[in-house]
Amino acid sequence: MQKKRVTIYDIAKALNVSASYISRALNDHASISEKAKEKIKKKAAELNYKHNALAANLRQGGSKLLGVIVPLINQRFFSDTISGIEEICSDKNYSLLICQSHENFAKEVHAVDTLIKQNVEGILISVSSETNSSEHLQNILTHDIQLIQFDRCLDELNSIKVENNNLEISYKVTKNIIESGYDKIAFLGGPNHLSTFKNRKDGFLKAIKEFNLPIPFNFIQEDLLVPENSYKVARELLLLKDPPNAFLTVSDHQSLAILRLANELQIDVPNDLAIFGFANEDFTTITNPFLSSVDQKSKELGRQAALAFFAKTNAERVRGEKIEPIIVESEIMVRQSSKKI
Amino acid sequence: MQKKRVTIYDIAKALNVSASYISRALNDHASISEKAKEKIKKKAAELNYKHNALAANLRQGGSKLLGVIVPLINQRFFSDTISGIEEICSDKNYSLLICQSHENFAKEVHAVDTLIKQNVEGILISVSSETNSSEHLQNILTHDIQLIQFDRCLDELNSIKVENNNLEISYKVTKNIIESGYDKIAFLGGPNHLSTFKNRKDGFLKAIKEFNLPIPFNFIQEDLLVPENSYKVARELLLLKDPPNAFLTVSDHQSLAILRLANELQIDVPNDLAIFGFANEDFTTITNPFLSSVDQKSKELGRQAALAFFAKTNAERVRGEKIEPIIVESEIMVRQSSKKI
DNA sequence: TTGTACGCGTTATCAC
DNA sequence: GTGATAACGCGTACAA
Repeated sequence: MQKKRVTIYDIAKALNVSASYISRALNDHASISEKAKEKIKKKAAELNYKHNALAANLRQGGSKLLGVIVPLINQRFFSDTISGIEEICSDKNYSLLICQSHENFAKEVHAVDTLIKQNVEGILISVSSETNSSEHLQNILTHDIQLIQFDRCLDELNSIKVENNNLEISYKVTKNIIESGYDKIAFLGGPNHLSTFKNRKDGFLKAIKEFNLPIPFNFIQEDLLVPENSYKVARELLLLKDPPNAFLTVSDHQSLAILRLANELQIDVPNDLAIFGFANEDFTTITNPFLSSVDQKSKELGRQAALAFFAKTNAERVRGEKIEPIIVESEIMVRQSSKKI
Repeated sequence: MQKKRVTIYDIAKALNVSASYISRALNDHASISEKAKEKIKKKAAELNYKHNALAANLRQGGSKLLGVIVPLINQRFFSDTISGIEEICSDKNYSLLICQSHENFAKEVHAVDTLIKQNVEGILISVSSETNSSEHLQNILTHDIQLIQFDRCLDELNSIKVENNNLEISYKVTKNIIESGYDKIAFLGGPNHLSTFKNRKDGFLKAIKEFNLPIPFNFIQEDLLVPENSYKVARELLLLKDPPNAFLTVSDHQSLAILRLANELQIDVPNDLAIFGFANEDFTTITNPFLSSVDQKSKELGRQAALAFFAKTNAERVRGEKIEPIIVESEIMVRQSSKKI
């Protein structure tokens, strides 16, 4: 006794009109009188009719679906970007298909595939730390699906990108650390093939150079997004004869690991060691001391990514020109962990 | 010059066979030789063909889509349940349509509507704190869509439910608090129309009764999920002549607010005030002191909810019997905030 | 093993 | 205003 889905035909039959008439009425076509519309809508509600998006989308080509791929949904930074994306999409009556790559390239490729099959109209992605090839993203464009990269972007791919002013803010942060009285700054970066992290490193180097600080080469490390790895490397550095007195990380999760390490080693943060990170995660104001960080305006980042989709300004791509990235200005949040008392 | 989507017809034409043949080959039908399958799959890849889930789903009735509605995606507890759900679904090749209610009833109703229109096969929901009516959920069943409630459930609705052993664990926690030397325990609950919170309150009351503790009626408060409200109420209580020396909350977010309050009022946690919560959020081991909590096994909760969908044991519903809830055992995590030093 | 014909539910188009 | 019909892309009886 399977209940069948109620269709416009059922309404049509009940009202003794044609199905196409119902369709138009339900879609508020101009050619139909208000009175008829009302009557039909009432009947539809009465029969508990629900629009079948599948059929409509098949017919119309579009799916009103957007795909989002992020490394981890439970990092506050990413869930905030998703909130921003959702805000715009629910305005436009688009739904979100959300996937996690779990920082794993294979899963990311699979997610892209799934989303293409689900007929999404656009894919908004912040790539995994492992992602060093853009073939799968290229594939998105091949299928005529909008591609918008945000936060973590592959430089080589000419797509719409929404990023922070990473180089500039990293430069400013480093300058701030130096001016706060720290002179031996170690940089714990991310995978350098992602422009996000490369830019943060370059900003750091720019400031170091400007202030003529002699930083040993092993103070500059890459690919340490996983907190445990940051912990290990930081530990080695802190046990050196001449250890760093400041850490600039590219994520608060690294900063947190270092704070834990400092506690274990009984190092006084901030007086003997400064810590500064990125993302402005919630926990930065729960730790003791509070962690200095860069507010990346994550929600706005998401909003801009979604808006970029709806703007559909990919005219550049068609013409083969380089698409200029959309920049979301970030903000320095100097807290206790980088200010000597 | 819009590129058209490649369909099985294009492959068929290229290979001089019929479209249905292609369809079967791509779906690994037994009636087709391995050799032919291989050839067709190769050609499909070559033409960059992607299966159109929209069309297939329309044809087959199902959508291979599951809808998930949670209050807030960026609360670790919920993102963990989603991770669990996703784990099972990606096994079964189902995709997830994720919506947030933002603890708002109207948004929740809208989300349900969207998901039905998107033709999801099942909806997994943890209702908003405002949700006090089940009409919209009833509507899901009317449309013959599986409904699985998890964590926050509406009792009145006879649907599959996946919950913690809330009453029992709350009883145990309260007992633990009492046996740790606290005798004036205040309970800061959630909306009582949700069985989750009602059970936690009942567990609390059971222990109080058993130990014969004289708890003033205003020590028992409800509907305080919003941390700011917990803060306000807790403040009033702590400023009483005879204030509580312990708080049992129903979420770590409330606990955190109270810890902040205690710091402001310079109350010694845990020696003069115990705090105990639910959810085992990450930050419970970042705060100082660490916060005692109940590990709800959030990921397992999600896994069980998804498995319940695939088990399709709703035979009970059809027969009108009461569906027994699936229970996920939670675990007490006694930390610094409820142990006197 | 392969092809034909049809239907899933909707909407666009044309005709009246 | 209103109705008939085709088409979106796929899967599946049924036939061959």
